[in-house]
Amino acid sequence: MAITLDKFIIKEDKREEKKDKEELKEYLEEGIEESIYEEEEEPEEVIERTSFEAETPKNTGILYLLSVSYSAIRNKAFLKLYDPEKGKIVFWYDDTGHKPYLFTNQSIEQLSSKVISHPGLEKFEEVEKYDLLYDRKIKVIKVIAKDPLSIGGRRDSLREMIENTWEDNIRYHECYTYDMNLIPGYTYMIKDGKLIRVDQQINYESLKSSFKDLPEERLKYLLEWFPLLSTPVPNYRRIAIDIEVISEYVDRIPDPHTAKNPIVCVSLVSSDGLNKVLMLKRSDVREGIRPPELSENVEIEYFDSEIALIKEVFKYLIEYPIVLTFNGDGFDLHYLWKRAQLLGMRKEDIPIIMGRDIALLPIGIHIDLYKFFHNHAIQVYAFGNAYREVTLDAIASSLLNMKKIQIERSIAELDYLQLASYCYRDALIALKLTSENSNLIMNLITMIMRISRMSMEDVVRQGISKWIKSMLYHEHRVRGYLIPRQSDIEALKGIASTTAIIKGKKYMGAIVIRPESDVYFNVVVLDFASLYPSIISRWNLSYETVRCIHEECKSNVVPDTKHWICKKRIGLMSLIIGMLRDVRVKWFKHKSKDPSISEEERNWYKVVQQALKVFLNASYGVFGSEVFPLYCLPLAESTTAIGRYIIRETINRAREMSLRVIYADTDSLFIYKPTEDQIYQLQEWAESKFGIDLEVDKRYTFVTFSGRKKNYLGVLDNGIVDIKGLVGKKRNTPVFLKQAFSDMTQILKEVKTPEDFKYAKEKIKEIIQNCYNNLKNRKYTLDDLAFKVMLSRPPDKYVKTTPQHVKAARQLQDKGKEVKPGDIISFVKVQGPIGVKPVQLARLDEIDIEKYIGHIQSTFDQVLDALGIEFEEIIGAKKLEFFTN
DNA sequence: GCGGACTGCTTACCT
DNA sequence: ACAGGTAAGCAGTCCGCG
Repeated sequence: MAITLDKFIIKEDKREEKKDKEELKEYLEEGIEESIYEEEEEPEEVIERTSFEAETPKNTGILYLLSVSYSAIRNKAFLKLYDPEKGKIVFWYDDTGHKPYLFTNQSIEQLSSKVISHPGLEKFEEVEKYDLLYDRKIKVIKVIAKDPLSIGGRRDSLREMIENTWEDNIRYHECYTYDMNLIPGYTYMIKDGKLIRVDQQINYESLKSSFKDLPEERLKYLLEWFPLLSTPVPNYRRIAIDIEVISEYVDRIPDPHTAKNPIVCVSLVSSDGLNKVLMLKRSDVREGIRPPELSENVEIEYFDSEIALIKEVFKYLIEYPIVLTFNGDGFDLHYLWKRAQLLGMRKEDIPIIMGRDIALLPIGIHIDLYKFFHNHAIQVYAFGNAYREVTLDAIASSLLNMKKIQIERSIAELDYLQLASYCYRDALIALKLTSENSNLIMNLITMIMRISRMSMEDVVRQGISKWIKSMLYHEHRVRGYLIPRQSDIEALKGIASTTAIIKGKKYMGAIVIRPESDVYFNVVVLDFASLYPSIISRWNLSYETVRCIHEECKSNVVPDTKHWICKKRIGLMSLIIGMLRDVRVKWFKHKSKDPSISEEERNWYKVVQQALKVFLNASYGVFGSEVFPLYCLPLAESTTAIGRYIIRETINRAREMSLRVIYADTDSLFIYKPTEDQIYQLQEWAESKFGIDLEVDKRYTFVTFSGRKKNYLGVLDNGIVDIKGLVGKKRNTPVFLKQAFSDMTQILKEVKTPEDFKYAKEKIKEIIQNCYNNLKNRKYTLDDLAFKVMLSRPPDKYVKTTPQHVKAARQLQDKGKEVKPGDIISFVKVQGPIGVKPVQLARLDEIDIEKYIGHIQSTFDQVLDALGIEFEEIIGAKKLEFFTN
């Protein structure tokens, strides 16, 4: 049945109707209340027990699925869907009687004797599953439970009592998502109380022509995914919240576990024009003068009591479908939750569901941007390392070019308008972070939800390995494949067959060719487009195809290893990763650069392209990580081994063509002065031999190598200075060095011919000499001289050695300042036995000048080496002079 | 008891 | 809590030295 509505096709979801419908359960057994946390390493399943509910309409327009949850009160799964017309959440409760379950290979007799009296047991069912590892159908028993905690999460859960279980550690709301083939972030409707998936009309003919080289099976799979990557994302109605609390200490965040001090200010900024600051009236505070940062449209509302203020905030938490905070899990919502209780509210009347480190909402979705920006994959692949420190200020300045408002005094000492302006800015930044670039972040989150099949609150809190896990689990479930246990894969596939170059690593990685120290004009960089995903796709790599069980495949060996690859089946990982790669490269990346479409449209393609890139970039790495449930060393190892083979063969081929390969790293080759024809020939050769595109990545006017790997500086044909790995560019290098280094790159930027170097060299010598003189004459400030190093753990957790930044951090602690992991410690090198001091405690006259001269040398040597200049030759004479002083 | 050679630890980077 | 490979600087240890 298909009804056409506008440009959408609507069709019935192909979910099977369950025969025996469970009656709605009003009450759960007692005693669960306190044991809602899983003991496992898995993030706890937060079980909702509040009485807040959204509407459950029988008929709706287009809705976007934001989240799949489990209601403990009704003991069933339910969906939170976003209605873009009303800007509200609606609920839809499961109508199939779906129940949590696990699989086991125990017989029903064995099971009966063990668990038949378990109060949470519903029934046993024999089902057929496909065992990918052994390439055969198997019969297993599905043990169905009455509620999620009876499967796992308690000491006496079924999974603790049954041996040989599978799929027993999937959280119930995820299990439900996969089984119902739900796509979070995607479009649905409710019709006569039924949930219906809504697909966008796709022009399949034009698509097929873009992918005409693809084998049938791969193309079919790609077309299934296409609508989900092409459907637009709504402009979500959302509100950002930030709270301020009185605090005794200037440098310490109030503790939400005790929530001793009052909440005095809350700002609310929404996508639909709300700009409000709620302020607690206090007798000793003056109104003050409205600062220019606090624009006239910001409404300030005063409250006589704190609880009245909090209750007003709660109205917005219920009202809005999406609530944004920066560290709301760890602070804002946690504090509100605790504080409301201290002021007499009952837990079940508070519209916040508090887990251990996570704050959820009963109706809407809470996005903690701190957690999202903390995600390494997002930091690196989506934002290209644009922000270094995960603080609101650092992120806002790099992504929005906007700063937090600086306050000199503690919260308690500010007047009303100063406080309002400070608090308002933080909420404004949070909202703007999600609206920038046509709602880039919200679009990205939604695309990641669709690809990973994860709910919004999970996507923003979990990392790339969880996203990929979820995507793959879904693919297993829809195909009827049993999800193997990590131990099943390891037992069958064994361990690695290569030795890593780095001590402590599990297998060998990529090749890096050491460059000769020199300056090279006219260099072209070729690189293999997404090499590892392409290898996984082209070589049919998957955990079941690497070292498969078929005797006849053993001849199909992976170069450099003892592994072989299946010739009989398409590998599941190969299929999925290959599809993501193809659709990204051949469609979205292409479209994001298409000048014939609008910028708005290009931006959309860019987002999809970025989301796919995040998955692809991590798709090989997860298989080499023990934390990944489908961990498979031979798979990761085969990927890098084939990568080494490809780059080695390509270098050899280039040399046969009399090309000079001056440097190579993993998937890239730097070629000296090739002709266009030579480039073309090499590309053709590589593409026909390996089936992987070899693209021109960059063209350098010149590039200087210091002789070190992963360490060079060049000027591109578009005039941009491209610096990799040099000390002068690292974030922990003192500002005075970075500045001098940057001055040097400005000189190099102007170099067009080898002759220009004469002049450039003289200028560079001058820069270095100036830098040296300024240092010697103590012209630099302490901030200029500071090294800024991130603390990765609490200072007392460094037991093997005490690095300098830890020494500095401990000095700060002694002075009563709080330091924690993630903080960046600024310190200078001083004379004396300890050798370092935090900038806050140091004096300019105790700086260890000799140490800093060493740093000038090592920073500039990385470039001087290539130019054939000796550092001593620049400052040699000066150095003597210095000593005689 | 002291200093250079060496290894290991830590951070930040590259692909 | 995606991988391995590399640079740099310092901390700590070992060993030889009549």
